[in-house]
Amino acid sequence: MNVPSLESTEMFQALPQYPDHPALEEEILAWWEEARIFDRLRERNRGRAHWSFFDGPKTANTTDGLGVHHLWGRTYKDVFQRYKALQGFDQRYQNGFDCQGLWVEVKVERDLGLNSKREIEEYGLAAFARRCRELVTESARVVTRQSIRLGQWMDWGNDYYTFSDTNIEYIWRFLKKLHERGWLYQGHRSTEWCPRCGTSLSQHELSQSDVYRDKSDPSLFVRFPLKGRDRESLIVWTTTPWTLPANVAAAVNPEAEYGRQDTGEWVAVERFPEDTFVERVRGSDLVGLEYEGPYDHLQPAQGIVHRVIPWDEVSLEEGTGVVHIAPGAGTEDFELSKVHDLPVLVPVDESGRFLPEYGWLHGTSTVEAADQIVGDLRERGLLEHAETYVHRYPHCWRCETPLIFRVVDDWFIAVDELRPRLLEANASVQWTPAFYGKRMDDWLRNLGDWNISRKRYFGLPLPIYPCACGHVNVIGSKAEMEERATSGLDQLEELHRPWVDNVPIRCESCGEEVRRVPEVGDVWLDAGIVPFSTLGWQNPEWIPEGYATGAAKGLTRADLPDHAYWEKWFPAHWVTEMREQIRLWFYSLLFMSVVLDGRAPYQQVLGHEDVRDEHGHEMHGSRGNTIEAEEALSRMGADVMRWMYCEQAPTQGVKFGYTPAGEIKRRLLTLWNSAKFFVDYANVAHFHPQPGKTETSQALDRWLYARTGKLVADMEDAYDRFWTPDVIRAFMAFVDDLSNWYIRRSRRRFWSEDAEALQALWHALSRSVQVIAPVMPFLADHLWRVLRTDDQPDSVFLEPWPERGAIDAQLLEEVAEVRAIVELGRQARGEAGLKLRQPLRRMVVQGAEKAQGHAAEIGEELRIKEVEFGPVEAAELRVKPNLPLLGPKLGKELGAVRAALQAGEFEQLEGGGVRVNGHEFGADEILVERGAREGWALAEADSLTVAVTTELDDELRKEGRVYDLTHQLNTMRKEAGLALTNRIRVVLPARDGDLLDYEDRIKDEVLATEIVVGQVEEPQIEMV
RNA sequence: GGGCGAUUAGCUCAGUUGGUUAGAGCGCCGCUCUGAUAAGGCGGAGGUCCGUGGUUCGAAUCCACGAUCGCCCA
Repeated sequence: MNVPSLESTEMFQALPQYPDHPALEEEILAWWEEARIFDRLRERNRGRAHWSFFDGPKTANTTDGLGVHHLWGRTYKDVFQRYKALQGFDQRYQNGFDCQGLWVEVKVERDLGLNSKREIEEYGLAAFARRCRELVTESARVVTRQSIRLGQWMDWGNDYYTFSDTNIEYIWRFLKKLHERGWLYQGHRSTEWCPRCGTSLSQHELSQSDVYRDKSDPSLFVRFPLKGRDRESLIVWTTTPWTLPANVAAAVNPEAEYGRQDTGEWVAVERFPEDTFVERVRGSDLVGLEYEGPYDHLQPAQGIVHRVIPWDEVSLEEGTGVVHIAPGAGTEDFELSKVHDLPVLVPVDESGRFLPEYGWLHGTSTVEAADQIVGDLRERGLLEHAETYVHRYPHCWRCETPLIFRVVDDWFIAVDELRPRLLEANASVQWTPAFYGKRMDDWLRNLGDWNISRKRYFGLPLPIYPCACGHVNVIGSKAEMEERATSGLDQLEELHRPWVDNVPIRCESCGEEVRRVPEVGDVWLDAGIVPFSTLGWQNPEWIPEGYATGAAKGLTRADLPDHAYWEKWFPAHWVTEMREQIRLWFYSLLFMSVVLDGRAPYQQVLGHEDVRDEHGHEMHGSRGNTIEAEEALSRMGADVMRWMYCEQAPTQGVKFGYTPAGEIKRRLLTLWNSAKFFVDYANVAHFHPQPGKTETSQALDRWLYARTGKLVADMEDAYDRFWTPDVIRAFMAFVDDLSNWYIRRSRRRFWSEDAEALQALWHALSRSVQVIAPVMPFLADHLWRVLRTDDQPDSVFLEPWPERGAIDAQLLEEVAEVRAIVELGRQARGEAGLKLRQPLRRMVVQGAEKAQGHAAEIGEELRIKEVEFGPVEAAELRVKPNLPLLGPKLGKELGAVRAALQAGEFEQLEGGGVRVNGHEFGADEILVERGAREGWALAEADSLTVAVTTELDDELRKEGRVYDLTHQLNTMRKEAGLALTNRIRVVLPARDGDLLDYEDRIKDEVLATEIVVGQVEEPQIEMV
């Protein structure tokens, strides 16, 4: 059909056949900006009941833009903020950027071509810090632009940047408080260490995905000759040759049996069941034996007595049952050194290269040393056997370098005393999905002390100043620093290295000058403090732009609010991030909040899995299946992407791609077509909607109003549970009802410009657009602008969330039953091979209790003249027990009754019941199925049975031909390209002359002015 | 090794407190309706609901054990 053009008298702007999502979205974006829609929404909600959401900071370390995996979370954030805004809640909308720490440093190092800490220091820490800030600035710009394109409404320009002096000061306060409680300490322990980054990694950095990867290492069986035992030796197994020079002991399982082979080699018997042994002893009998260390000739090992120690954990699953112990190069080894008072040799420096005292190994890396050590052992006859071994091994999450273990001094937060409080706080949180809450519990229960120090440059400077007198000074603010500084304040540009290092302070215990430790802090301190630093916790006075300090100055205009503000907005009602944040941001938030305030910082959490490609594979650059946000936004549009994210349950990865996007676009067409249908007919009818009007004389309209009310209720319910798959389901179910029931049933009313029908449809469409707006803000606002009246707000987001209204549940059930009957009617017709164009005489419906008032509707829908409700007469009866009733009643006897019923061994009673096996059952206790009699077709489902007559008489046949003819003529109209309003003249062949009995009806159906019989073989039409 | 999830149609997934014939979307085949629809409707093919055992009148659903996959921890 032709699209009516918008004339001056027409109310609604015509819609094209298909939406162009990306184009439409660009228009809406520009208009939102120009008409200040978001500002007006915030103004409207200001001062109303508030809803608090904290945004997890996006690391601002790349200028390549976002990937589609970032946009799932951003979509959730926007969907629920928009939903709450529609409901009138006042919100903050503060976006955040994570700006310092290894993520940023490593990217800058790469950009600058630096490859070690020495090169960074040569480059200069001040210049390096400036480059970090530049990267953050540019990265934030790109992220902001793309987020806006996604439709994310945030308070852009007032973002928080974690490298702000204010943020840093709040962490200082936190650390000072820990120190006062005695929970901050310096630990000397073995930790995972990245030799490239030159720093240790914390437990939660190791918990990131991609850390454990398959790695191929040498697998060595090395001979440790026993002292005082001629030609006897221990055989140890190791996959880290570089640790052998640090060997100080060998551990055996005291309970296991060890055997000496005729070669003099001692191993666990269980490991070598095929071998023969000349002597067998228990592991405990070996304990105390001394052996020659593999590198006793190097200086560090000289004078060390190597001996055999017992260790219950020695595995008999792999190796030889004798474990080489190097306390300076392994965590468990280090713990054993404390128990057995073993010396600790740390063989490599912070870049993983051997120290000078290791002679010929000096300067080689752990990797290079491996080959040399293998060769050396072989030469000296100490290598029993060598092969290659593939195992899971931790790698640095940023630079992918295999980690080593080093014993170093780091700063830790003791968690044992806090653990019960953390668990208690987590118990108050409502997690979606619920099992993520268990994950957090699990993490909290197994948590080791938090290593917060990093031996790096551009990060949170730890405010720790240990003094030679033994006192550890921890300062809690910049003011305190200024007060206690002995010099250097004039050069303090911001609270970062190098500037902050040049401000020594006076020791509060002895008065001597002390300097800051060189370490910076874990990035999760930066992110975890956000609910305190951005909300003005304990800040006496509101400071305009008070958050925009230090490195953040000029990047944001965020204020530092006062404590009353914090009281209002803390804790968050809701936060959402990806699953891995349980052990990262969700954890650091919880931790810092429990320390400072004793409460959980959030009440509800929504977590989600990761984004996959459309085949379910992880997106990887190397696989070539990644999709950049920019490309997806411009090719499929933001609404389609948002829909894709929302449709998927958060417990499973979203399968993202252009194939599912195409499917979504097609499904969205039903809504679009419904709106287009309305617009076309409303314009023809010069219809003017009346917002709020729901009175009507028609039952079908009343049904639509009720159905629309239920839509609002269903959507609210799903949004309130933060479960977007149900949002999508509820919406699609409604659109289906609207299009395939209401509009289809009402077509003739629209042709006749029925204002009640137009009003009902307008109401339903407006409501649909309102309730789906959080998910698809662009399409929703586009349609809203087409549908709205002049008295309504210009954006759907300025229209208050709709009331559900009174929902006529009974009517909804009635129509649901009508639709079930119609479906069965079609099925029965189909079985009898009677197409819908052929009218039928009679239909009987049994088992319908609610649909009885809708007989005419059913008849019309199925083109059946008489619709009766009552018992279906049947050729045969099949009776089944109604299980929910008879199951509990009969128990074990049910089987026998069921069998008897199936065999037909029953007697029918008055009122529809039966007698079987001596029991009498009422009509409600059994289910009856019927076989069709001659001349009837039958279909049934659940308790409904529908029977239609299959016999045709002349009148029915003739009517069938009228429908065929109408169909044929309309097809011809369509093929001739006639418009909706064109009138035609029809010439029929002589054989169809009898159909003129229905002349008026045909004229009406095909918009004919005249029908005549002429000398033609087939019907013909011409425009008049 | 421990914990948490998952396993249902060719694909992607639903499946309420245990109940009769396990569903939807997409894809495939046939039919059909249509003056919004590139759509819709009906029917069909396609399921050992991962397996085994148990509880129960009755299990995709509850329990136990096992398998496979994923995530986390060790």
